[in-house]
Amino acid sequence: MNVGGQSLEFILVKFPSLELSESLLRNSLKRREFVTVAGNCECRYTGRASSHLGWGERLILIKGDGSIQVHRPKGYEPVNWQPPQCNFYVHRSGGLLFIEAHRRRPRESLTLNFDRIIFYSSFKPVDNAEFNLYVSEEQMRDALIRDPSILEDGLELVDFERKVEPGFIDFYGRDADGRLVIVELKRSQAGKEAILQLKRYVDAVLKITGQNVRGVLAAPRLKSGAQGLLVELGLEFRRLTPRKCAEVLKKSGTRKISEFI
Amino acid sequence: MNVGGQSLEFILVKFPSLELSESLLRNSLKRREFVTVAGNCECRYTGRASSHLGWGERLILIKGDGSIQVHRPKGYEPVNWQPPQCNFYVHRSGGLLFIEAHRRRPRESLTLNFDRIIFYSSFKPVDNAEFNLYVSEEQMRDALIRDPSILEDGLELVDFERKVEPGFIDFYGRDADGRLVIVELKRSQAGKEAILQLKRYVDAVLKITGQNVRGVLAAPRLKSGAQGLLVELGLEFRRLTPRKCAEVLKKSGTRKISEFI
DNA sequence: GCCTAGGTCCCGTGT
DNA sequence: ACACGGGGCCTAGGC
Repeated sequence: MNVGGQSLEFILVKFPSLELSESLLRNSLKRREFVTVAGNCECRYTGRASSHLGWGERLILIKGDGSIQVHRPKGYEPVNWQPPQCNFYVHRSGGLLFIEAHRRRPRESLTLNFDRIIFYSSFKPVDNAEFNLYVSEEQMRDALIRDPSILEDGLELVDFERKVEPGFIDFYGRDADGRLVIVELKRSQAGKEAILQLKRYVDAVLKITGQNVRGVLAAPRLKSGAQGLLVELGLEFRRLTPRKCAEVLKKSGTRKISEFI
Repeated sequence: MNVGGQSLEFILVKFPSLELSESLLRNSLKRREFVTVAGNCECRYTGRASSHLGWGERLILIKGDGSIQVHRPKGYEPVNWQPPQCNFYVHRSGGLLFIEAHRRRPRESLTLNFDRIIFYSSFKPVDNAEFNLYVSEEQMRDALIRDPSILEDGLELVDFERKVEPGFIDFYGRDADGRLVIVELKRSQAGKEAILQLKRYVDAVLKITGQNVRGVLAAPRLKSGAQGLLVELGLEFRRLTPRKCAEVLKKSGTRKISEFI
C-alpha cells in the first residue's frame, strides 16, 4: 500500500466463494499480508484451555506476524485468538472452509470453519511510526531519580531497581535524617497489593541491614480501605502524580514529553 | 446480514473519499454497526496515560457496543483502543477525517485523523451463539466441592468463596484430623503471587479463629523457585490438574465437558 | 461506586 | 527456556 492511492497487492472482495477465499487466503498467508475476513463460522480452541463457539457472523483478523483474532459483534476483546508466530493451515472439506492456527509452546490450536464469507480483504500496511506512551511507572521512577525532592525534601538517591529477595526496589534512598527509605511506585491508585509488596521489601532490607528503614508508597492516591493496612504495617504514603513526574522530566531535559503535557 | 447471501445494510467500499467516509461513518455509528476501516492515520490518546502514534496504515474496528481498536500490521494487541460504551464524534477539518472516541469514568479520549481511507466496511453481524470455555478455575473449584477427596483423603467442604479480610477463599474445609484447610486454586502453574495470596488467607483465618490452619496450594504444578517460598511460609502444595477436575465434573453429571477432554 | 481476583491474559525483561 | 511484574490491562462478581 501507500502508493499515492494506487492499489498495490490490495484485495477486497464481496461474498467470495469458499473456493476463491481459500486461494486468496493461501496467497495472503504466504505473503504475510494483513487479512480481514468477515463470515459465518464456528470456532474451536484447545490448548491451555478448551472452548467452543457455535455458528455466527464474525470478523477475523490475521496479521503478518502470525497472530489471529476472532471478533464477535460486541466486546472489546476477541472471543478466540492466537498470539503471533502461529502456523496456519487452510483447507476445504464437506462444503466448509477451515482455517487452523497452530502454536507450539504452549501447544495449542484454533480452528475456524466457515460456510459463507461476507467479505475478504488483504493488504500490506506500511507503518513505521514510533509509538510513545506517557507516563509509565518506569518514567515516574526516572523522574524521582532526577529529583527525589518531589517526594520529600532532603531525600537522596542511593540506588534504584535494587534487587532484594522478594524482587526489585523501585527507589532506594536516604532521607534528611540519614534513614534508609524504600519507595514503591505506582502509576495509578495503589491498593493492598502494593502495600504488601512494599512491606516485603522493608522487611527484607531490615533483615539485611539491621537498620531502621522507612517504607514509602508513592502513587497518585491510595485506594479506599488501603489506608488501614498501610498504617498497621508502619508504612507511609506520599502523593506522586504522573503529571508531576512529567514536569520533572520536561524540566530536566527529556524531550518528547513536552508535547503531551 | 445472514439473509441467504443477500446483502442487508452491508457496505464495502474501496478507496472512499474522506467526505464519503465521513457520511458512511455517521450512518454506521447511528445504526450501531460493526465498522472496519483501513487507512493512513495518526493516533492520540489521553486519559489514564497519554500516547502518540505517528502516521501509518492501520486497521480500525468499531463495534456496535461502542468499543474501538486500532491495529498495526503486527502484534496481537491493538496499539490504541477504547472499551465499550464510548461516544463517537466524526468530523472533517483541514483535509483530514477525525474520529474521536470519548469515555467518562475514567475520563479519556482517543482521536484518530486520516488523510486516506483504503477501504470501508460496515455490517450488522448476526451472532447469538453460546460460548463455552473449559476448564476455568471456577470449574476446578466446582469439581473440588463435589469431590474434595481428589485433593486429599478425608478432606471435607466447610465453605467456598468465603470472604475474609484480604479477599475470597476458594475452598475452605476440614481435614481427616479435624484441622481447618484453606485451599487456593490455580488452573495453571502457580507462582509466588499465588503463594502470597494463600498466606494472606491463612494469616487472616488464623487471626479470626485462633485455630491451627493449613494452607494448601492446588495447581497443575509449582513454578520453579516458588517451592522455597512455599516451605518458608509453612504452606503445602497438592497437584491438581484441570483434566482431573473435568473427569470429576463429567462423572458427577455435568454435560458438555465430555466433548473436550 | 469501589474493590478483588481471574485470564487461553499479553508482553517485555532478566536470569 | 522460564520466572516475574506491568498494563491505558479488560472483565466479571460482590458489597
